[in-house]
Amino acid sequence: MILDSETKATEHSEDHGDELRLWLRLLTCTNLIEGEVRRRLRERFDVTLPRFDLMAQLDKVPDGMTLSDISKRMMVSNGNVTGLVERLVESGHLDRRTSETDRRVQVIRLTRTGRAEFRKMAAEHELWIASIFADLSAKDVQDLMRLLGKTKVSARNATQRKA
Amino acid sequence: MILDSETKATEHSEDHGDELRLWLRLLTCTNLIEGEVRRRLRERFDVTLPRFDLMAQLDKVPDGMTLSDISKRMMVSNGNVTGLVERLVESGHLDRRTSETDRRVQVIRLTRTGRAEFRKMAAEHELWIASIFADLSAKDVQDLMRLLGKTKVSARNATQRKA
DNA sequence: AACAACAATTTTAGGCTTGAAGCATTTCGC
DNA sequence: GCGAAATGCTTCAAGCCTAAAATTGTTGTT
Repeated sequence: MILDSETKATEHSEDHGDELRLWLRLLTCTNLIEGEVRRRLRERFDVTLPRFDLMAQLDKVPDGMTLSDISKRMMVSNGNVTGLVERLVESGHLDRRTSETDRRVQVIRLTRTGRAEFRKMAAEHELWIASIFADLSAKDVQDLMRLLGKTKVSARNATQRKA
Repeated sequence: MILDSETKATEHSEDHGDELRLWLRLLTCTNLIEGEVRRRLRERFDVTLPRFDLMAQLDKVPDGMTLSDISKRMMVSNGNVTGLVERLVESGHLDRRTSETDRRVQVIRLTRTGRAEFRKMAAEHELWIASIFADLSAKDVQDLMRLLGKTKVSARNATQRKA
């Protein structure tokens, strides 16, 4: 049993240092990229990332979405979306109207100019992202995709069983 | 030249969809985990992630750090750290004193109880992270580590040459 | 119709974050 | 030593974000 101390879990205090380091690296990596994207959006288009993300959701559908839909898709709170939409209506990018069949719901759409502006931003944004991942091979990208997919599933499992 | 249209870059409008999807997945993954960690820190210890992170930095050194050191290590703005430290001094976790050799400098330390509380939180935190990555094999973890390392370098290159 | 349950949204209080402007102190160049 | 530049920190305005409470509207039951 020469491998015992390596392979067998000691009752308490296993070593989870690798997972911790992985999480820290994942966080650093994401923050690095996200910070850069925010900076460029602000410099080039004077827009924030949350606003860009919201417009991206709306650009995918022709007929608008409700606030709840948006908040689910963006995985943020309802109240958050209220404020975001408010500011984007104010700036003329979004159009908001009360549904005729249910007066509780608000239907949000991109305006014509909102959609046009978003498309311009999205095109550049895609190039930024490509340049950020430029040193990775196609295989690296696929591998990362797969491993992050696995991570997502694992995380969801963990959060649901509330271990 | 049968592979030409596949391998050769057309002058404009290459396809960067894979990179974009990778970035979205990276972001989703990180947000999922980060959200869960925030939730648990709040529920279990009534502490926020930024405060936890700040204490983590201070726990690594015996003799305290200056505000600038902290802000560099955490990669956040100076003004941000000012407020964070303020609240943690208020709650008794941190001790703050003006340096004797340079009266501009504030030296921040964990108090005895601050350090004790942090250690308790950190121990649980490590278990949460381990459980979140539980479905990944040791090799998966290593592969992710390596690929994220590569990504970090690539991103830094891209942000520095400001492509 | 009345009433309870539910659903969509807004409001509120508190905290995080940034970039820019401002203040105090130190250091550098002369 | 003196003024200018640099450094460390704080303040400020604006925006983002959340959870929880409040508001408004709909639906199902009796």
